[in-house]
Amino acid sequence: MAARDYGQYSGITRAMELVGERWALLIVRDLLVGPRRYGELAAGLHRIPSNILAARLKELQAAGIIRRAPRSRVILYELTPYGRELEPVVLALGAWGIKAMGDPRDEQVVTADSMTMDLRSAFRPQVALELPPTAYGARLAGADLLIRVRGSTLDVTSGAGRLGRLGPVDLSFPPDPAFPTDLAFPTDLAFPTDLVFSTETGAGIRQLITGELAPDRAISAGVVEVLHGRSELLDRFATTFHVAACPRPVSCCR
Amino acid sequence: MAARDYGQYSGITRAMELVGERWALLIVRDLLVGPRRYGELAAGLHRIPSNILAARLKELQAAGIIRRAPRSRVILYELTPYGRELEPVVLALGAWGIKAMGDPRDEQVVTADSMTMDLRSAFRPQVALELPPTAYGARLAGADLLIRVRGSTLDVTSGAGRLGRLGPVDLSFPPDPAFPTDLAFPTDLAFPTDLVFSTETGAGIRQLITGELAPDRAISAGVVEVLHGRSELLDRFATTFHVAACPRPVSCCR
DNA sequence: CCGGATCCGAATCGATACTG
DNA sequence: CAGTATCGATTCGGATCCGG
Repeated sequence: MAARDYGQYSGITRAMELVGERWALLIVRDLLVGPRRYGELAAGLHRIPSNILAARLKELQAAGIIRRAPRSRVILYELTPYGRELEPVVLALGAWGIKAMGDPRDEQVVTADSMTMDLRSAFRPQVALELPPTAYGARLAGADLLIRVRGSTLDVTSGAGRLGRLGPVDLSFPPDPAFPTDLAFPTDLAFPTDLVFSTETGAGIRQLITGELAPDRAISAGVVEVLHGRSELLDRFATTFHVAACPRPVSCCR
Repeated sequence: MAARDYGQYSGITRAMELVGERWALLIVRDLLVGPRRYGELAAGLHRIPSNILAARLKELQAAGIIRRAPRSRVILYELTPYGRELEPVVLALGAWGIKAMGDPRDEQVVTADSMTMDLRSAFRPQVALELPPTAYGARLAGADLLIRVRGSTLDVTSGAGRLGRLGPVDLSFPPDPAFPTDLAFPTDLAFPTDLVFSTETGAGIRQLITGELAPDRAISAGVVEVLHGRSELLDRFATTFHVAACPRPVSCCR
């Protein structure tokens, strides 16, 4: 009976024993975007101590949640099938937490992986199903994302800062169910995006998703800047990605 | 920047800051069953230190997740609307964790609240919708539950150990959407249950729910004992409450 | 450099005793 | 019954160090 067991025979208790420790679910979150190297995880979770990251990786491996990717030249960590089944947990946490994010503080950073999972949390497949396929480019507080919605499927890939030079609309998707995850952006190619927008602070994207700020007001207030494409498409974005705002803002917070 | 912040502006990160500390989500789990007193929470989470319970209750209040129930003679804690929105998180954790529960160890206890939430985690509304209304009485490792399924709705109430004397089938439900939660069992009344069964260790209910053990085999092996009603109804139970078994059992575990 | 391992002060947790 | 207070045991955070 290790001290960190809860002494209960219950599913939720067991889950907390396996992934309830500090940083564990954030590691899982980033690995839900794709396999990652030790250094990539450390960079994305920039405040994690190195020894804690090493310890968590070991524990998650022992629990059968992650593994070192086989036949890979470098050391890559990836989720096992059982680890991937944590996706509903992470998405539910994201959808709940978005409402309590408040405004970003100075020391808070935005990473491509965390923003990717936040978008997945807020994605509404049944709403997207009624809308035409759309590709967005988004520069969110420095993290560049290419967001493709078609039918009820969503694909988000990191733009790695190359979203500056963006070409015209040409909407040509790769063949159907095989959205390659995490594909590298072709550096010099024009991206077939319908809409490219940016938000300076990260608060803008939250306000869009929670409905705190209507798209047209966000644009006129300068919170969201449209770099390319018809700005009406921002309505479609806010409809596709949406969680109800927190009834009364969470008071907590230092 | 408190030490326990993660330094990221992200929904999942924010959720972990609010409910990621030890014991917090287990308190939320028990409060999802119904309002509870300090002592009831301490009893249900029997290994929680008293100072930690007090600290968590304060933090969860400050975060707007729980509150002291107003106009109640005794001190009751209950979830706020925002706290109740954690239900998908807790259910997803439960559905995932059930698969990794393994067999119970000696020091592990089963509580009515934890088992209630495990059953909610495994409940399949769309499956239940196709089945006739059914009331089960279950004695699971000492925790007695009255489980009522009608249409896509589930109601679980604690039997508080009084499930011993049980009457015949008479299936008369209270009027529709107002399943009173947590109602006291009438001590001397016969319960209108279609099936009453018991499992000695708690492993039995897990094996039923994950499909590790088919209902008829569970009965013939003595893992599940049918106390009342047609034993074929155990099939219906296992169909109504089901999570896929863990592909390969989690190796972890001391 | 990348992928960790080691060391140590600070914060948190666990067990128990105590109080209004 | 609903918490505080105290104190030793763990864990975490920050920094440095090491082997390939």
